[in-house]
Amino acid sequence: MSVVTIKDVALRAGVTKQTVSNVINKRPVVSPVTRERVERAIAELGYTPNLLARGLATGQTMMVGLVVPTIADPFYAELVEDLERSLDAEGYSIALCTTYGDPERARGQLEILKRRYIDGLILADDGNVSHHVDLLTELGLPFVLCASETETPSGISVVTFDHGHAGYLAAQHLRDLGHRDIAVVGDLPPHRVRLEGARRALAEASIVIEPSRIGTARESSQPGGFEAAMSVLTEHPEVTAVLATHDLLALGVLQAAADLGRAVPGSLSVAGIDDMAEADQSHPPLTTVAFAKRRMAQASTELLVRALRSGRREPGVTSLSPDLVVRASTAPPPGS
Amino acid sequence: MSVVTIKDVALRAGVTKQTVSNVINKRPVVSPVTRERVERAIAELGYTPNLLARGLATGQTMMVGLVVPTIADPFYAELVEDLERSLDAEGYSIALCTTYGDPERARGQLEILKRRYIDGLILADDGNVSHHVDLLTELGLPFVLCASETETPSGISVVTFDHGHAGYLAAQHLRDLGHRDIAVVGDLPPHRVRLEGARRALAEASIVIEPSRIGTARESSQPGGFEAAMSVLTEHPEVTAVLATHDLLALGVLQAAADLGRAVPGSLSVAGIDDMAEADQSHPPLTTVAFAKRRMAQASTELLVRALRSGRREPGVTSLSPDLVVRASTAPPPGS
DNA sequence: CTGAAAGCGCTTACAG
DNA sequence: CTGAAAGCGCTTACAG
Repeated sequence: MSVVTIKDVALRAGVTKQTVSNVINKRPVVSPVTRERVERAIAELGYTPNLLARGLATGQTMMVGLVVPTIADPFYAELVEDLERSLDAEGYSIALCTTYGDPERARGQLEILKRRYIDGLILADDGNVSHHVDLLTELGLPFVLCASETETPSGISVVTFDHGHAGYLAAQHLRDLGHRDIAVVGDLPPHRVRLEGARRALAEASIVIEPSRIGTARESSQPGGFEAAMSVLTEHPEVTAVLATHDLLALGVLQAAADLGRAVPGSLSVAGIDDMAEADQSHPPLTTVAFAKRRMAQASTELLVRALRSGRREPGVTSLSPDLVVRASTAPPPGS
Repeated sequence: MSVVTIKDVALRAGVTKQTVSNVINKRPVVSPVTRERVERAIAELGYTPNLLARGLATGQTMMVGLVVPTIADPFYAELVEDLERSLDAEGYSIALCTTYGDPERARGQLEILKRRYIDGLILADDGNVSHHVDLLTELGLPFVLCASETETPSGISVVTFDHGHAGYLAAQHLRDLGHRDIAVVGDLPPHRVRLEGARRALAEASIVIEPSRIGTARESSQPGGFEAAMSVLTEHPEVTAVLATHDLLALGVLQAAADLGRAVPGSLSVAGIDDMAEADQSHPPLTTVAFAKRRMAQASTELLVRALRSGRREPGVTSLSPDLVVRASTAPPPGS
C-alpha cells in the first residue's frame, strides 16, 4: 500500500506541495527545471494523487453513477458495458446501482450516490421515469436519461431511439422485397409508434395494412407472438410477410409458421424489431431492426460530459436512428 | 443540491461539529437531550454526511471495486448483480470495472480504483489470474477472487465451485435413472475435474466410461459439442445417455440427437453442466448442474467484509457445492 | 515562478 | 458529556 502523498514528493523534490500540485495539474507556471525535478520525484516515488482528497478540494470526483433496473437483462448489460467504455474514455469511473424497478430502492441508491459527490449520472429508464426525474432534479445533479421507450419527459436530457423509423425500416424492407400482403403482429401500446412508421413506409407504395391483418398480442413475448400469429395467419393465409413489432414476438411468429407448415422465408417472410441476442440464433436467423446500444451509450456520455464541462443543463431529446439488419428470415414473396 | 454540512447542523443545534459527529456515529457519549436536539437539526436540514470527506478522514470509503472481464456475458452479469445486492446489504457501493480480458486495461483500472481509495475488491477470474494476483498483492488491497475455473492460486482468498462434485451429480443422476451405456462429450482440459467426478459416481455402480465413448470437443461450444456427439453416437449407437461437461456442448449434443433421429429423452438422455440461461430454453429443456452465482456472490462478500473488519487476510479456498437441476432432457433408458 | 495560508467536510484523540 | 485543535491529501487564490 503506497502511502506516498504530495508532501513526500515535495520533500524529495525540494519544493513545496503546491508546486507539486502545479506540476500535476499541468499549470504552465512551473519552470522547466523545477518541473523536471518534480516529475522525477513523482516517478521515483510512484506517486499518484488521491482522488478522494482531490474530489473534496475541487468538488469533482470524476465519478458518474449508472442507474439501471437490472443487469441480468442483456439489453441493460450491454448498455452498461458500452457506457462504461465511453465514460472510461473520458476519464470517468462508474458507480453502478441497480434498482430492480423499485422506486424506493432507487431513491436510496441515489441518496448514497449524492453523498459520494458523484459528478453526474446516467440512468436507464425502467418505467418509473417520472418518479426518478422528480427525485433527480431534487438532487440537483446533472443527469441524462436513456429511454428505451417512446415516452420522453421534457425539460431534461434524454437519449432515445427513433421507434417510428424502426417500424419504417422494417416495413420498407418487406415492401422493397415485393411483399404487398403484409400482416403485423404486435400492436401493443408501447409499439404504436413503430406501427405508425411501418404504415408510412407501406403507404409510399400505396399499401394499406388491413386492420384485420393486425394481430394484437397480449404481451411482448414469444407465446404472445405465437398466438397472435396463429390467429392472423390462419385467417389470412394469403399473407406473405409478417412484421412483428418486437423480436420476441417475431420468435413466436417463427414458431407459428413452423406449426402451420409455412417455410420461412420461402413461403413467409418474418421481420422483427430490436435485434436482441436471440434474433441471431433463431431458425432461421431473424431479419430485424437494431437499436445500437453503443451509440446510445456514446450519445449519453457525450451529453453528460458536455453538461459537466459547461456546468449547465442541456435539455432536449436525442433520437437515435436504428439500423436494418437483414438476415435469413426474409425473402421476396413466393412466385416473384 | 443541498450543501448543508456538519457545521450548519452544529450551528442550528447550538453545539460544535464534533458533537454532531458523535451523534452521527452513534458514540454513546452524548447526553440524550443534546442528541435529541442534534437529531432534530439533522432532520430539519436534511443533512447527510459527505462520504468523500469521511473517507478522507477515516480511510474508509465504503466502496468496493468489482473487476470482471465483461458484463455482456450473462454469467458475469448475474454475478455482478448478485454481488451488488450482497454488498449493498453490507453498506458498500460498487465501482465497476471491465477488463475485456486485457491485462493492460486491468492494470489501469486497478490503478484508478486504488487512487479512489476503495476499501477492497472482488474480481472475477478472466484467465489472467496470476497476473492480477501479483498486481493486487502489490496494490495491498484486500481482495477476493471469484474463480470460475478450477485453478486456484494459493495464498489468497478465492471462492470457486466444486467442479468435481458437479460432474459427480450429473453422472449420479444418469446412473440412478438406470443408464449404464454412458458417453461423455467434452474432455476439454478445464473440464477434467468434472470428468473425474463423473467417473467417481459411475464407479459406485461399477460402471466404467470406456475411453472410446469419450468425445473430445475441439472447443466448449455448441458446434464443438455437435461434432463430438455425432462421432461418438454414430460409433456407439448403444449409448443411452450423454453427459456433456458444459451446457453449450450439451446443446450441440441435442442438435446431434435430432440429426440422428434419436428422441430426447425417449431414446437418449442428455445432461449438461453450468445451468446457463439457454439451458432452460432448449428443446427439450436441459437437465444440468447449476453453479449458483448468488451463493458465490454471498460467499465472496462475506469473505471480503470479514477481511475488511478484521483488517487481516484470510487466504484459502471456499469451494461451493453445485446443484442438480432436473429438467426434461433425461429419463430412464428405453425399455426399462 | 515559488511559497505560506486557508479551506474542502469530516474524524480523532485530548483537554476541560 | 462537550469544546478547541490538528489532521486526512489535495487545491486555490494570494502574496512575494
